Amino acid sequence: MSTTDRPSQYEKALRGLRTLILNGQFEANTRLAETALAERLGISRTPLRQAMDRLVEEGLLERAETGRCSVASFTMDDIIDAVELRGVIEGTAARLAAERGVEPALIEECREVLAKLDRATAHAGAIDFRAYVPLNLRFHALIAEMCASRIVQREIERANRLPLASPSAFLQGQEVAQDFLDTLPRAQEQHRSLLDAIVAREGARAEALAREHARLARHNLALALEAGPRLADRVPGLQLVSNH
Amino acid sequence: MSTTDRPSQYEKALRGLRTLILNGQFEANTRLAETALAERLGISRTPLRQAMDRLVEEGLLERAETGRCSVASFTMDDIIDAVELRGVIEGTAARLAAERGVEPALIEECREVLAKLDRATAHAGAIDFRAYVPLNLRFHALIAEMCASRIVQREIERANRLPLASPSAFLQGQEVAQDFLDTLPRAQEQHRSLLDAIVAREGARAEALAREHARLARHNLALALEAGPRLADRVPGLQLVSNH
DNA sequence: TGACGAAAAACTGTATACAGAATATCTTCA
DNA sequence: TGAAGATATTCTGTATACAGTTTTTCGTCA
Repeated sequence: MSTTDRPSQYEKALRGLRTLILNGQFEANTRLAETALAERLGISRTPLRQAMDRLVEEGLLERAETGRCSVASFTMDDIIDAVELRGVIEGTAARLAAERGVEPALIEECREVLAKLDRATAHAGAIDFRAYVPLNLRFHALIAEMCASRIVQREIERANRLPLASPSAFLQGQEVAQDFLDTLPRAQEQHRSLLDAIVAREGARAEALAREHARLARHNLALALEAGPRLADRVPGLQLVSNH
Repeated sequence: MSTTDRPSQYEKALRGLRTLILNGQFEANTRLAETALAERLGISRTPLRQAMDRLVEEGLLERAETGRCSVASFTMDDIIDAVELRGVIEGTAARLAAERGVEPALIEECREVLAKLDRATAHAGAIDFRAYVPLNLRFHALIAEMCASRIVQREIERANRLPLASPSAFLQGQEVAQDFLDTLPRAQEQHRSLLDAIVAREGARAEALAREHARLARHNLALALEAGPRLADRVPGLQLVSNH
C-alpha cells in the first residue's frame, strides 16, 4: 500500500481506469462493463469494482439506478464551480493559517519554494515550465499544511480531485501557448502576496487572495477552450467537457 | 436501490454499521474484523467491505497500512474545523445564490419553511422541538438548492457528513437543556436574515451570515460537552470525541 | 520473571461462481 | 415497414473459496 510495496490490484485498477478516462479513451457518457474492463486491466472484478466506487466518489464516473457505471461529462459551469470551491477551501486554509499562526519551519520552506518559482518565472520570454509545475504544486500543498488541520487538509485534497479543479489541471501541454505563459508571473505575484498575508496574520486578505488566485485557473480554462480541440487532447479530462 | 426497492445488502451494511458506530457500540479506535461484523449484520463480506470503504471516505473509519479498519476518534479541534468548513461551504452556496439569482419558487418555499419555524420557536418557554428539527434540515437543504450548482450541492452534502458537522448534529436529545433551547430563536433570526440577504442579492452578507450561523453549532458543541457524559449517550457520535 | 522467537490462528485481498436483473436480439403480427 | 413481445445474452450484486499476511498465542531460554 505504501511506496515500497508493489501496488495492489486495487491501486492498479484505480490508476489504470483513471488514466484511461482522463486520457480520453472513452467518450463522455460511455457505459462501462465491468467484465470487459477487468480483462483489459488484467485484474478481477473485485478490485475493479472498488476502484469504480472510488471514481464515482471522485466524480469521474456516474452510477445509474441499475448499477451500471458511465463516464461522467461536465459542463463549463461544473468546472467553474469546482474551481470556485477549490478557491474557497484553499482560502479557508489560508485564513485559518493566518488567524491561528504557522510554524516557522513551514514559512521558511514556503519562502524557498517561492524563490525557486521566482527563478522559474523571472524572464517572461524564457519561463522554465518543467520546474514550474512541481513547485506550484508544492506551494499549494504548503498552504494546506499551514492551517494545521487534518479536516481542512483532507477536504482540500478532495477539492483538488474534483474534475479539472486542481491547481495544475491546466498546466499540462500548455507550454506552447504564449498567452498562458503570460499568466505565470501574475500567479507568482499572488503567491507572494498570499504568504505575506498569512505571515502578517491578515486572515481576510489571505482568504481573498487565495480565492482570486484560483480564478486564474478559470481564466486558463477559457484559454484552453479557445485554443480549440487541438489542446483538448493534451489537457487530461478536457475532452469530457461538453459544448466545445 | 431507490425508495421502493428493498434495500441492497450494501445499503443494509452501510446503514447498519454507521448506526452501530454512531450509537457508540464500539469505543473509539476499536479494530473491526470483517468476518465477525459481516456475521453480526447478516451479510457476506463483499457488501460489508463496500460499506466500510464508504465509511472510511466519510471519516467514520480509519484504515491502517495493513488494511485493517478501526473506528475513528475525533478531537475537539476536528469537530470545530468540520463545523467551520460546513459554514464556509454553505456560505459559498448562499453567496452564489445571491450573486446568480434564485428561482422564485425556491424563495417561496423557503419563506413557508421560515414561517413554520417561526411558529415552532415563537414562545421561548414552549418550543416545539419535534417540529423544529426536520424544518431546520429543510431550510438548509433549500439554501443548498438555491445555488443551482450540482458541484456545490454535492460538497455540501459531503460537508454535512463530516463527523458532527451537520446542521442537526447537536439537535438530538437536547430538548431538555434550557440553555440550548434558548439558542433556537437566535438561529431563527439568522435564518431570516440569510434569506433576506440572498433575495437582496447581497452576496457578501449572505456568506457572512451563513458562516456565523454555523458557529452556533460550535457553541452547541460546547454546551453538549458541558452537560457531561450524560448527554454523550444521546448525541450520536459524541462519544467518539476524546478528552471529556 | 521477562524477552525473544516459532507455531497457530485470524484476517485481509483477490478471484471466481452463481442468481437475478437489465439489455439486446430476434420474431411475429398489423 | 414498424411496433410489440418473447427469447437469449449480458451484466451486476453477492457469496464464497483460497492464498498470503498479519496478529496472537505459546513455549523456550536467559
